[in-house]
Amino acid sequence: MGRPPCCDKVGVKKGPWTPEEDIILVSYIQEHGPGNWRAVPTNTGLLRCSKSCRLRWTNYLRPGIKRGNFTDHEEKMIIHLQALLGNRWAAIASYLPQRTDNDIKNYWNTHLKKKLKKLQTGLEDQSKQGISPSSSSQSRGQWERRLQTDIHKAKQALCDALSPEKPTSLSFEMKPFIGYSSHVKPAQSSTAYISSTENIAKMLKGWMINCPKPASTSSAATQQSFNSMANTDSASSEGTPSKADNNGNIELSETFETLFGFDSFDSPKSDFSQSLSPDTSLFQDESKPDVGAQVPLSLLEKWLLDDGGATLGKDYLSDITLDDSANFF
DNA sequence: AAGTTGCTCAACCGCAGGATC
DNA sequence: AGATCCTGCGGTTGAGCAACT
Repeated sequence: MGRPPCCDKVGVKKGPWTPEEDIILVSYIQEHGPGNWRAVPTNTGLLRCSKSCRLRWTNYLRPGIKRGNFTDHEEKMIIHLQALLGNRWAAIASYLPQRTDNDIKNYWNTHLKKKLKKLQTGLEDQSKQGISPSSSSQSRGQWERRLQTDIHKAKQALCDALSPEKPTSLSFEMKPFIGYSSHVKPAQSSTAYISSTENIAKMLKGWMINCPKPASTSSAATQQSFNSMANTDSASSEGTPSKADNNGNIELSETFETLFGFDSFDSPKSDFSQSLSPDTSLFQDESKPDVGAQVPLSLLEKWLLDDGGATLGKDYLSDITLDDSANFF
């Protein structure tokens, strides 16, 4: 007996979602919480398959999703993480909780791949012509020095993490950022990201008040999540993420700051901190894999600890050198 | 103004793997 | 233990739009 399709092909609507469908879906999730997608079409009367509902929710309706242009930091993170993890978009997305894997995948395929390709061919041309790209080599040198420093910092962070005084294991340390904050400000993204934002926000606000599923371990986060979505000016200090969570999972952002050489993740108001949205912690917790487990730790360790520079490090280096050498950003 | 080309991104498809019975 | 269910993931598609000719 073969596996039945996730939905009857007959009578299932495809294509873009209408605002009405969005509202139906959101109000259902408001009542029952995300999950049990199989039941969603039946219970809502939506002529959509469960997959489609889940996708619509996770990629579009889920609160806390940031839409619109990617920031430089996000671009850099994507490039770096892609170099490290390959096309594991879900894993990459777990480090950019405000972005969906679909978004990142699209962005990579449409923007970054082209950019990198362009730069690569540019460099090849230069080397073919025997031109010593002085400016490029200069910036490359600068960049490599910066990278050395960053790697050094990252190594220290890693050593700290591995040191016996700190109970936190590296595997935990290297987990994606599944923290949460309550100050995700939907209004900050000028992009209208749902077809009927206001209606849905109102409903979510209702859910926030009457959330029927407090049993979930992350229900508080859920509440906060929707709170922050519904209350655009709720950027209060309440729930401001601290650098250490209950598990002593500290300095993650610092580790990555040093690893990636980003300017500043340290402020809670930074792009990156803002990306630590509660809802994503909730929902991505369900859906996103533990990258710490996925990324072979030994590789990361090797790269960070091996002074000689592991192969991974070299590949990685050559990849990201592209970006800097041509003033990529 | 009309036609063509290129780009973007939401959505779909098929597969894999964990959960459940 | 094996069959089935359910969900998540990555690759791909195609509609809609903008830029160009």
